[in-house]
Formats: sequence, C-alpha cells, structure tokens
Amino acid sequence: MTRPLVTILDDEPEIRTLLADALEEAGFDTLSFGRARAFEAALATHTPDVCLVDLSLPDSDGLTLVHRLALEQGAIVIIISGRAQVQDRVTGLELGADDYIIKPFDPAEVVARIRARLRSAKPSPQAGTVAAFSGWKAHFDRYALEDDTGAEIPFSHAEGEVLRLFLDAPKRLLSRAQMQSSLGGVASESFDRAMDVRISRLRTKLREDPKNPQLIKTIYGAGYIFLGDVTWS
Amino acid sequence: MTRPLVTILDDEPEIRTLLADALEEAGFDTLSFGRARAFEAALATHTPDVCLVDLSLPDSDGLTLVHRLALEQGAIVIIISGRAQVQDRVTGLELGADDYIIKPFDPAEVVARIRARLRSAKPSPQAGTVAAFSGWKAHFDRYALEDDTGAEIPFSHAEGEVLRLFLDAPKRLLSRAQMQSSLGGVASESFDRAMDVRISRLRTKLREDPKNPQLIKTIYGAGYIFLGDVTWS
DNA sequence: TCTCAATCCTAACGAATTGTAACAGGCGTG
DNA sequence: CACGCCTGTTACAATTCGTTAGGATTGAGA
Repeated sequence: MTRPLVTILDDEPEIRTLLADALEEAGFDTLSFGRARAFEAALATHTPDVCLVDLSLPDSDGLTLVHRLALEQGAIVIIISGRAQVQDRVTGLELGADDYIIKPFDPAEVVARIRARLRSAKPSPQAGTVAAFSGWKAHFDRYALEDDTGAEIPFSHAEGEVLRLFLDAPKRLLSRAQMQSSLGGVASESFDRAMDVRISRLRTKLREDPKNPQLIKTIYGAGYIFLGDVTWS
Repeated sequence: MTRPLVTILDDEPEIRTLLADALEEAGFDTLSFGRARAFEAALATHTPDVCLVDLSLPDSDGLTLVHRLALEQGAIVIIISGRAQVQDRVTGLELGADDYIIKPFDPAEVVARIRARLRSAKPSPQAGTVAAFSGWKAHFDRYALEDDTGAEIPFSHAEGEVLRLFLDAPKRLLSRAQMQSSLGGVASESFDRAMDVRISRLRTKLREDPKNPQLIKTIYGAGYIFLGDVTWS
C-alpha cells in the first residue's frame, strides 16, 4: 500500500476528526483512537507509518507510550500536546519523539511536518513494490507489467503513476481532479486531456478492449474506476 | 562518527553565539556565518550534518537556499525564523526543510530537535570494499568488476563513484540532483550530461543491452534505479 | 426513438529528456 | 614531448509525454 498509514491518538473527538479529515485529504490513510488501550490493541494488526500521540490521555502515561513506540515499534512518533513548556518539549523529543506540535495547531502544518518526517524516513525494505490483479503483476521496482505467461511489458513513469493510483484505490471512483492533485500536477482547465491519454496508453498495455474495458472503466462525467482484486506484496 | 558538524547561518551575532555555545556544550562542532555567501563558500570544503538557516538574510533568499541545501546537498536543514505564520512554516517544510523553529527559541529545544533529526538520519553509506550482485562482483579496492567467469574489467574512479551510489541504494529511485550532490559535484544546469555519460559507460562495462537494460533503468523525467540484489562483504 | 451537446478516446505532432558517439582538455608516465 | 587514459562537453538520434484535433460515445430531453 502506498498511502501511508497515520494513527491518531487523542481523547478529544473534535481533534480526531479535524486531523483525520485533513490527513485523508492529503493522501494518508488514518486510524483514530481515543484511548491508549484501543490504540495498543490495534498495533497487533496494523503497522502505522506515523503515530500522532496526545500526551494528556486518561488511561496512560503518554510519554511512556511514546518511548515504547519509538524504541520498539520503530515508527515515526509525533507528539501533539497542550503543554507548551520548553522542558516538556525537550523531554518528549529526547524520549524518542520525532516532532512535537503544540495545541492549538493548524492541520496544514501537521500535514507538512508529517511529510517532512516521511521524506527523510528510513527506506523500508522492498515493501509494497509488487501488486497482483486479474492475471497481471505490476512490478513497480522495475517498471514492468508481467502477464499470466510471465512475459514482461515495460511501462513508463507516467503510466506507473496512474497505475499505482488505481491499485491503491481499487473499486473506488477517482475523478480527474483527484488524480491530478495526487500526482502533484497543477489542475489545469478541463481541456486538459493529459490524464485521458495516460489512461489510454495504460489500457493498451493492459490489453483492454477499447469498446469494453474490463479493468479501467470510464464513468461518464465523473472519472474512472479500477475494477480488479488487488493484492500487494 | 565524531562530533557532528552543525552550521549556523544567521545575521544576528548574538543568536549565533547563543546557538554555538549551546551546541558546542551539547557535543557538536559548529561553524557560524552571517552571510549566505560566506556559508555557501564554506560548503566547498565542509559537509555539515545539520544546517540551521535563518530565513531573513540580507544577501540571499533563504527559501531558495533551503531548497538547494535539502535537495542537492542532502543535508538536514532546520529553519529558524521570526516569521510565525502557519503558511510560512508549511512552505518552508514543503521546500525540503526538516524542521521549522520560531524565534524566540530556547537553545535546549534546538538541541533536542537536532538530536531527533540525527537519530532518524539516513543510513550511512557502505564502507565495504566488495559487493556482489547479479553474477558480478565489484572490487572497490582494486577498481575492477569481476564477471561470473572470474574475468576482471577495470573501472575508473568516476564510474566507481556512480556504481557505489547504486550499490548503496539498490532498488531506489535516484535523481540526478541526488547523485550529483552525493558525489560532491556542484549541480550545474540541466544541460549537464556528465552523469548520463558516466552511467552510459558503466552500462557498457556491465554489458547491458542498450535497448533493454536490466540493471540500471532510466526513469524518464525522474532519474535512475538500480535493480539487483546487493550483498556487501 | 431521435437529436444534440457534452464528454471521452486516441492518432499524430512537437517539445523536453535521454543515450551515446565523437571530440577535447587534463594529467601522469616514459 | 609523445602517448595513453580519464572525464567533461557537444551534437544528434531516440524516446517519452503533454497537447491538439477530429471522430466516437454517452446521456438528457424532446
């Protein structure tokens, strides 16, 4: 999966929603928790890329949790706290937190700081570079599609970006605007056919029947939807 | 590593002293500059681990400098600024800064944030002398490639630099800017074909098929990626 | 069902990017 | 000095990818 997973641990529901909305919008997957216990239980089944932790929790000493997360889990830990004393910040950072954001905060800054952390993150071992779907395998490391016979068809960087978008959000409607913004492109006017052409070329490589595409369907007036059961490995 | 080197770029002498004292105390080596020009000149002979940059400089656009430092130099860049607007912070971070500290600050927090950044720093390059990959062995001690039959093909210093970059970061996309800065070269304009030529020559020695390279792939508009499982010894 | 405007597909073109042969300067060696 | 090797630069061919434009498709309304 390429949408990084961010967990939010805060006992105030409004803050959780505020953060979750901003992060989803910015291209992250999120999981929210109000209690440390529920959060720790979720760690058994999820491996977040970034953990946002509020220090003032009703059922746990936040700093101990931060220490464990940073040390044992190896995750990126960002403290969000109402405590503004310098000494609090220094202790938090020394205990292993990667950043310390003070309430009240602007969600845009949180997003920017998360991105800054992920940018310099330790490169994860070849995780999530191959996706299987409908008899195809997409090898993002070597920019090639492998069909059911094992033959490989190379795809370009631009095609790969689109393919990755689809494989990250299968069976979901993607509008052109969403796709362009996800790819960092400036959303130009509607007479911008660039995305259509990318998709057209991708369809050709996937051997789609132009009259009746099975994998990438066009939703007239709305966008595209990728059908197909995707398994990342 | 010895004492990490931190550069301080700020036009106020008191701030420079304040930071330098705290950092020296905390176990860092420091270099202070009041002007961007002097700082940039020093980069020719020093490779700082962390760069503290004040945005309001008399002789330079701080943000452009930050961008260049982060992107080309690969250094950890921390902005120290009097501008407290959220938008300023977001732009700074998006341009590649690793942190953004607002004046007035407490030196202890600066130290803590620097330590947090260094803790999660990028893994240091391999110091080994022999790397095996895809039937090849690269002997960096005697500047030679050994193929699967044991025959040796010498490679030059420039070729070796590029090869080492690839072997240190296999299966990762490397941009030209990253490669040039890693090699200490000044990133000149885009009509600089030097890196392409180095890679072309390396490909020849690795007996790559020009039409379909298996080891060093070109990603149009992005850079290069080295495929191949690398084992250092 | 028919009409028509909006939307979409894709061939073709051209600008930007990349590969590499050929050339030239630098440096050490004999 | 002559020679060979290394390395950056130049020049041009090949590739990629956004844009354009014309035809095909879709869906609402008559």
